[in-house]
Amino acid sequence: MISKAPVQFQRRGRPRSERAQQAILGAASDLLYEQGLSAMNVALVAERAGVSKATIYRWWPSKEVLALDAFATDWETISPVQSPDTGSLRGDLHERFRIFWRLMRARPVGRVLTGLAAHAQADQEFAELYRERFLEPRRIATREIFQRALDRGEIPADADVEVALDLLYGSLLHRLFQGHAPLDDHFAHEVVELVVAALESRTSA
Amino acid sequence: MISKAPVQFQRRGRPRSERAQQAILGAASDLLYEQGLSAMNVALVAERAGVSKATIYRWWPSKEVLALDAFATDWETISPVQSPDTGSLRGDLHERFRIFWRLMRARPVGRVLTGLAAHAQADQEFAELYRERFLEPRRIATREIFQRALDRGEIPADADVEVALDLLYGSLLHRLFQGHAPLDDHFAHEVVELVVAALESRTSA
Amino acid sequence: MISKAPVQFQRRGRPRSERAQQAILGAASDLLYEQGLSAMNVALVAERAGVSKATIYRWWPSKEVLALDAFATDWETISPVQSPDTGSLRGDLHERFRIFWRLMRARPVGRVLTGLAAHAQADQEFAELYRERFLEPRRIATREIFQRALDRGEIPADADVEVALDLLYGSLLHRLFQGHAPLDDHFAHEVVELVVAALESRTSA
Amino acid sequence: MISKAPVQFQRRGRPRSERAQQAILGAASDLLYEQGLSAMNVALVAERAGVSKATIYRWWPSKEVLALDAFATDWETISPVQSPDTGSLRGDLHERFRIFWRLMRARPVGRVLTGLAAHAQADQEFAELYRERFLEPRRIATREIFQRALDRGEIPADADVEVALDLLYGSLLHRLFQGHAPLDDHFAHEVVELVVAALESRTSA
DNA sequence: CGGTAATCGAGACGGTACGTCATGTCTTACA
DNA sequence: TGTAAGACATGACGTACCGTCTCGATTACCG
Repeated sequence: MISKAPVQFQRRGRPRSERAQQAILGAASDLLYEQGLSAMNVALVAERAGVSKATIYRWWPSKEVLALDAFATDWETISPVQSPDTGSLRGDLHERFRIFWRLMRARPVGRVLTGLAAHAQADQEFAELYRERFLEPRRIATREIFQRALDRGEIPADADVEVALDLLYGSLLHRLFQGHAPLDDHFAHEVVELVVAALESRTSA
Repeated sequence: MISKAPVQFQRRGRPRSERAQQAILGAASDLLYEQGLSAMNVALVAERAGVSKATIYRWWPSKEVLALDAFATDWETISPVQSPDTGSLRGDLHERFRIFWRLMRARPVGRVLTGLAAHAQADQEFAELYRERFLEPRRIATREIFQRALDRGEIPADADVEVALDLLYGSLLHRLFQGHAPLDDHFAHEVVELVVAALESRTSA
Repeated sequence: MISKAPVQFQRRGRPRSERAQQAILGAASDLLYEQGLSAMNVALVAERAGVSKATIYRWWPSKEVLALDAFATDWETISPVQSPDTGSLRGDLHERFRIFWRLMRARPVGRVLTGLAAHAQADQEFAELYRERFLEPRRIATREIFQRALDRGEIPADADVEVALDLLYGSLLHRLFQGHAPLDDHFAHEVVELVVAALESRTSA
Repeated sequence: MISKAPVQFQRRGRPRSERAQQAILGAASDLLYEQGLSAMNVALVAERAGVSKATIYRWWPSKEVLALDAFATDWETISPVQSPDTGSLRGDLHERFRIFWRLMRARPVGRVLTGLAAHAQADQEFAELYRERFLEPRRIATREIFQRALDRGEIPADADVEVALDLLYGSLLHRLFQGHAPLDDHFAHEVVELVVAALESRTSA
């Protein structure tokens, strides 16, 4: 949950309904994938979850935060936490993005993500939350892969890992968001190959 | 203009008011940059342009299409049509993206672009228009740069130009959209360097 | 025509198109009977008449005046000018209202008339026109019938003919406007009988 | 109120704001009398009532139905429910129409009523509502007066009461709607006298 | 016979109201 | 105190019709 501090001892009054929270996130997630953020409206989430609108607004400050929570929660349940360690940068990246890619294609994630990104532009606080909840976890895991490559001396110590991350995620999300070209295995493979080639070539420089 | 075919001989009836169209696009563009797509509302555009809402809807089917038209028109007026030719792939790309970058920073373009991209996810027809009007023109110009490099033999004949384009535009737009790291000159420079290095290193492979 | 003074000698410039005027009145009349005043819109009249909106507004100051003109013109073509003279008040009235009644039922006149009456409440000038063009001609003709009855001594010299007219036309139009009861022959007959009975009974008073 | 069934036990959810409903009907009624139906617009009613447009549309399906409700409600509050019983048909009718007449003149009712009647011609469902809400209540009360006269034997058993009602209301509303002659006491008196005379004279027939 | 002028078709325009929809808040009764 | 039900304010949406306007094209007369 995003919204409230964890229960410490035992709060007074009727306890928060766990069932309701699950139902809300589930319904929100479903609607999000069906139509995207702009079509996920709170009244509909409430109806599908068998819950009142007030209950939703009690725990999430806006529909966008709810959407982010639903989306990230869903993503977390289907995505492995651990980065693979195959022994080489190339191998690790291929493995990691193979999985990432599969998840991306399993759900119409572009619709959701562009909506969240758009809202983040208009709301600083939400932007922070969005990066924390979706972007950074992915980057951290991938950063570890580069760290291992640095430790192994595969890439030069001054390699700009942050830029490499942007090349990887940026190009993938670009195709996802803009839809101008297919998101196939060949593309994912080629992106990784080119980024690795770039970093390695600069090693000798 | 998006909406009408060019004048052929002499159209019957009262001619479309050039002044009104300019004013509408101008007002829309202003509002777009001030607040972003979601805050640009048609009544306000009409008021600022000194025009009636009906006139807007006569020529643009929705506020999003108007926004796209205003944004692309604005972009076209400030953006050079020609790709530079410095004699080398590296030089051409640096030059091109230096300009692109400057334009990006001259206006709060992120808010607008994410808004348009988000809407494109919900509206197929609009997505087509969006790519045609914003995305493709940029890619075409950059593709020419790669073509010249291919002609000069700087990069291998089988180099995947489309992927290179996605690496370039994807990573730049990624930072613009997600806002997780600064959009500085160093970054723009590094992206181009890495992409060129990648393509060249694979030449020798 | 309502709108312009008659041509005196020969006006300069292109003469008014007789064909267009007929087509406009015809189209307006058709639409009026089909749907009533509120559904008769000027653009549609123009389209049906194969005429431009500007031409309509050149000759009629508003859609209501056009409607009144179309309605009254239509009514005049189907309605006999002369009042019958059967020799008795009762006979004359039955004859007159038999015809009036038949016309009323031949066309969905209620839809049109209520619209015009409603507009007359909001527009003094139009109200004047409306009475002049529709109401008074009918009353004048019926007044003649009463005058003959007075001349014959059928009804007392102090009989209030104006009230009698209101009883006759008022009750008929009431059913037409409100639609709470059928507009059958029995009703028309009974109305005339009661009014004649009332006037005659007061003779003896 | 038109819209909802009466409260049974205790309804769930936030109860309908009684204050808002009163304010809406009041504002609508005011505007109706000030300018007539066509000038009563929903946004203005909302503003005057200190209420949102959405609240109005929640309870009334169109501005016309709202207008009817406001008009009828207003009429009900100022109009006595009971028919007078003076012991004679003539007395009862004079008394009843004296009151009716006073109400009619107390407010610019013509504009409102013609507007409603005109709309009823274009909307079957509304027509039903209009008769139910405005027309029938008046006729029912007056029918009682005739019933008493029948019971007393003042008028023949086969007298057509419905036609008599149309003569009374029709002629009064005729002057109100068409405005061709004044709505004075003399007229109201004369109408009643003539109708009574007609019914009585046919008694002896 | 060419100029002048009113008229016409086409259709763009400003204005104004309509009715709909979604957000987020609030007010009840019940658990 | 939490929750379901649902009323409410706010504010934008896109549509429709009105009456005005601006063109070019047409059709008379008048000099």
